[in-house]
Amino acid sequence: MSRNTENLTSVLMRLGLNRYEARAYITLLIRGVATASEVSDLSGIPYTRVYDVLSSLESKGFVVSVPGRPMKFQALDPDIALKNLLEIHREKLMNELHALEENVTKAMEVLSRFKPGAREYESIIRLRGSVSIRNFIHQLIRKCAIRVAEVHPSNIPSVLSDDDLREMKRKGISVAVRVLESMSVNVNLLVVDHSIIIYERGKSDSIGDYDSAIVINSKQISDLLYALVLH
Amino acid sequence: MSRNTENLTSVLMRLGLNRYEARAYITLLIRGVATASEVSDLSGIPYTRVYDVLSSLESKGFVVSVPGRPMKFQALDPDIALKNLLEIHREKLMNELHALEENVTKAMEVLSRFKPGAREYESIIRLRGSVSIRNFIHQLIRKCAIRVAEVHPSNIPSVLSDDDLREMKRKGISVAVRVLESMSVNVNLLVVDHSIIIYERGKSDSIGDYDSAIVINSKQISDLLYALVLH
Amino acid sequence: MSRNTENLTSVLMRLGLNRYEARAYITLLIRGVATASEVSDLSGIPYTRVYDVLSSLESKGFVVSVPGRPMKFQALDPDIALKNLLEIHREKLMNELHALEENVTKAMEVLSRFKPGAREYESIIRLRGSVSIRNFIHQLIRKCAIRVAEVHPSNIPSVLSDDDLREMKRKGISVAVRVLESMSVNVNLLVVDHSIIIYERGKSDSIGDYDSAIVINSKQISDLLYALVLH
Amino acid sequence: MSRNTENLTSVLMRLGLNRYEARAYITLLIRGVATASEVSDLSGIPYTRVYDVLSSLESKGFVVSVPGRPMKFQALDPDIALKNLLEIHREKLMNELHALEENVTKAMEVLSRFKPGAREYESIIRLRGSVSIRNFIHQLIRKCAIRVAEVHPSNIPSVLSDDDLREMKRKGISVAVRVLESMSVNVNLLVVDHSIIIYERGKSDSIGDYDSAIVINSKQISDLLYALVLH
DNA sequence: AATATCATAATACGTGATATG
DNA sequence: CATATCACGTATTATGATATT
Repeated sequence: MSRNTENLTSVLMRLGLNRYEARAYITLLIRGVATASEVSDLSGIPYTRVYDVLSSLESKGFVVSVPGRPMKFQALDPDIALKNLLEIHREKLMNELHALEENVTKAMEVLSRFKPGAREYESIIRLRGSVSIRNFIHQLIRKCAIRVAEVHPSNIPSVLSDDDLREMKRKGISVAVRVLESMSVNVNLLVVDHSIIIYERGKSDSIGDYDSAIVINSKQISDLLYALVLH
Repeated sequence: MSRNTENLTSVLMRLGLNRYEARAYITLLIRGVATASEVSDLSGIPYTRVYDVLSSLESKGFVVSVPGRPMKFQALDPDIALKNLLEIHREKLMNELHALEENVTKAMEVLSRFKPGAREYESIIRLRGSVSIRNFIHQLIRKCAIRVAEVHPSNIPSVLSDDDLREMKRKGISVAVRVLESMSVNVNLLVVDHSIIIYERGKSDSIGDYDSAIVINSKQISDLLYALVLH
Repeated sequence: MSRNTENLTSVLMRLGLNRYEARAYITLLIRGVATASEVSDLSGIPYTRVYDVLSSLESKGFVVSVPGRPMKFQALDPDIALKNLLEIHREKLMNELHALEENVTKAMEVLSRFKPGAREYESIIRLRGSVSIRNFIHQLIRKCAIRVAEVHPSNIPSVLSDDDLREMKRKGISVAVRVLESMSVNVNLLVVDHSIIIYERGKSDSIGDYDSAIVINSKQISDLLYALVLH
Repeated sequence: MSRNTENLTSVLMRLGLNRYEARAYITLLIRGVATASEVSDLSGIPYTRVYDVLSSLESKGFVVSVPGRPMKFQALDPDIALKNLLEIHREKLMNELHALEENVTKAMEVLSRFKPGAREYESIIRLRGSVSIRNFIHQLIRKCAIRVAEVHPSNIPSVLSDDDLREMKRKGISVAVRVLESMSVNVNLLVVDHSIIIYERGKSDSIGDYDSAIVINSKQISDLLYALVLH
C-alpha cells in the first residue's frame, strides 16, 4: 500500500472503520469489483479475515455484495457510503440523546428530593473533669443563638447560672428547664442549639471518680431531645 | 430508593462516567460536601480509589475540590448539574457529529477521484441495513428519468416520501403504486427506470435481525415487472 | 424495539452474562438458529470474538451448539429459557446464601472462643448501617430484664416489633412509648435497661447516606432519660 | 500472626472481607478494644490503612467505634457480626431477585413477539445457459408442493410444459399464469413455492449471449410476487 | 496521626493475526 | 475456500502497599 492509501486509511479509521475495513474499502474503491481473495491479495488483509471484514463493511453501508460463486464485492460510491455513515451516526446519537433526556428528567425528580441539605458532620466528644466540662458548657451557652433546654434531678443543681439565664433572656433565646423530682441520679442533660451535653458527676470527691460528659453535635438528635424536654 | 439510585447510576454511566464516578457523584449530590473518606463510606467505593475517581470527576467538570487537609469535595446543585451534564453530553455528541462531518468532507476530497462519474453497479447486488438501503433507493430516485413503480403490502409503508412524489411529478415521471391488502409480508418491491429493488425489512432495528435488499439492474426484467405492476 | 433489546441486555447482564454474551443470546433467541458469522452480523459482536462468547454461553447452559462446518448455534425457547435462567440465578443466589451460612457456622465454631460470655461494651459506641443497628437493638431487647422506653416522631416507625412487645409483656418488662407528633426528625431514642440507643436514619438505603446509632451504657444517664420519657 | 489466625483469616475472607478487614477484626476480637495504631501493630496492617479498613468494617457491622481521641474500636460479638453479614446478604440477594423477576417478566413480553420463526436463510443464485436453467427449473417444479405462478410476455413461450401442468394439477398445486400482451421482453418470471426464478433469454443465438437466470429463495419475497401475479 | 497516592491482578472488550477441515 | 481460534492492548474494578503533611 502506498503512502497515499496509508493516509486514506487513517482518514477512514477516524470515521470509525478499523484498519482492515479501511484497507478493504480502499481496495474495492480502486478495483471496482473484486472477489474476497483479490481483496486479500491487494490489501494485505489475511485471507482468512476477508469475509468477515467485508461483511462488516456491508453492514456499515460501505460495500455491496454481488451474489455468485465466488461472491464478489463492490464499493458503494464514497458519497453514498459516507452519507450512510453520517446518517447512522446521527440516528444513533439522536436516539441516545432522547433516551437520555427522558432518563435525566426522571432522575431529576428523584434527586430533587435529596437536594441541598447535607447532614452536618456529627461529632461525639467526651470530656473529663468538672472544670473543663463547665468551661465547655459556658462556651456553648455564650455562642448559643436559638434555644437552651435542661433536665436535671432535684438533688442536683442546674448548670445554668443566674447570669447565664439573664443573658439568654436578653438575647431572646428560648429557655426550658425540667426538674425531675424524687430522682437521685447525678446527671444533667442539656440541649444548646444543636448540641447535646450529658453531664455525669462523679459519685463523690473520692479519687479516681472524675466528672465526665458526653457532647453530641447533631441537629436531628437535639431537635428530638428538645421536643422531649418540652413535651 | 435503592432502585432509584441504581437507575441514576446507569444514566450517569451513559453520560460518560464509569461506575465509581457515577456513585461518587450521586453521593456528593446527596451529601452536598464531603471528604474523601466520607465519599468512600457512603458510596462503597474502596477508599484507595476515591481520590483518583474524584479527581477524574473534577477534570470532567462534575465536582469541585476544596483544597485543604482533608480535601473537601462538592458537586454542583442537582437541578442545574444534571441539565448541564446533559447539555455537555449533547454538545459532545454534536461535536462528534461535526468532527465526523468534517472528516467526511476531507475524505470526500480524497475519495472523489475514485468515483469516475456515475458508477456502474453490477447487475445484481445485495445491500444491508435500513440506512444504506434507503440512501441507495433515494439516490436511484434522484437519478430517475422515466418511471417508478412500487408494490407494498398495506402493513408496510411506502419507501417513497411525499417529497419524492412531488419531485417526480414535477419531472413528469410516471409513478405507479400498488398496495396489496390483507398481506403480512415485510417486503417492498420497487422499479426505478431499469432497476428493481426488493427491500425486505428485518424484525428489529437493533440486535437480532437486519433489513436487506436485492437490487437488479436489467432493462428487460424491469420492463416485465413494471408491466406486471401496472397490469 | 431498540430500547427493548437494550433493556433485555441489561437484564441478562444482571443474570450473570457479559454484554457480548447477552447480545449473542438475544440474537439467537430472535433468530432461532444461526451460524457464528450470522450472530456476529446481527449482534455487532466482532466476528473474532463470537466463538469464545458462544462457547462461554454454551458452558453456562444458555445455548446449544450443533457440530458441523459451519457450526450452528441455537438458544432454548424464550418462554422456558428466561424462566430457567431466572431459576438458575435464583438457585445460584440461594446456594451462595447457603454456602455463606455454612461458612458462618464454621466461623462461629472458631470464633466462639473469642466470645467470653456476655461481652462488655464500652460506655459509648457508635454503630453504622441499619442492619447492624437493628440487630444490636434486638439483642439488647432480648437480654433486657427491667424496662424499655422509646421516643420517636410520628413520621418514623417504632423499632420495636409486635413480637418484641408481646415478648416483653410476657416477661413482665415495663414498656413506655412516646410518639412526638408534628416533628420531622429521623431519630428514634430508646432506653433498654441501662443502655440508651439514639438511632438516626439516613436518607437512602443505598448510596449517599447511611443509618447510624450512638449507644450509651450508663445506669445514671439511662435512669434520667427513662424518667424524662415517662415524665 | 499464627497459623491459627491465618486460618481464621481465610474463613472470614470467604465471608466477603478482604485480608486487611479479616485481620483487623481478628485482632479486635482478641484484643477487645484497641486504638487504630494498636490494631496496626498487632495485625500487620500498614498503619496508614487502618482507619479506612476499620471504617469499612464498621459499615459491614463487624466493629463499633468508640468516640474519643484517639478513637477506639471494639469488635462486635461474632454472632451479631455474622448475623449482620447474613442479613445484609440475604436482603441484597432478595432485592436483586425481585427486581430481576419483574424485569424478566417484562422481557418475556418483548421476546414472545419474536419467538420461534427465524427468517430462513436467503440465497441468491445466478445460473447461466439454457440447459442448466431449464434443468434447475424442472427440478424445482418436481419438488414443488404448494404453488406455481408464471408471468411471461406473449412473444415468449411459457417454461411450463403441458406435462408439468398436468402433473401439478394431479398433485393439487395451485397454478397461475399471466401472459402480458404487447410486450417484447425476453423474460419469464416464475414463482415456485418459496423460490423466484427470473429467466432472461439471450437476445439471439449470437455467440457470447447466453441465457441467464436469477434464483431467489425467500418466503417473504415469493409471497409478495405470488400475490402480485394473482393480483 | 491522619490524609493522600501508587501498584498489581482479574476481567471485559476491541482488534490485529493464525490455525483447521 | 471458508470456518474456527489465538494474542494482545486498553479500561474498569478490587485490593494490597507507600508517600506526604
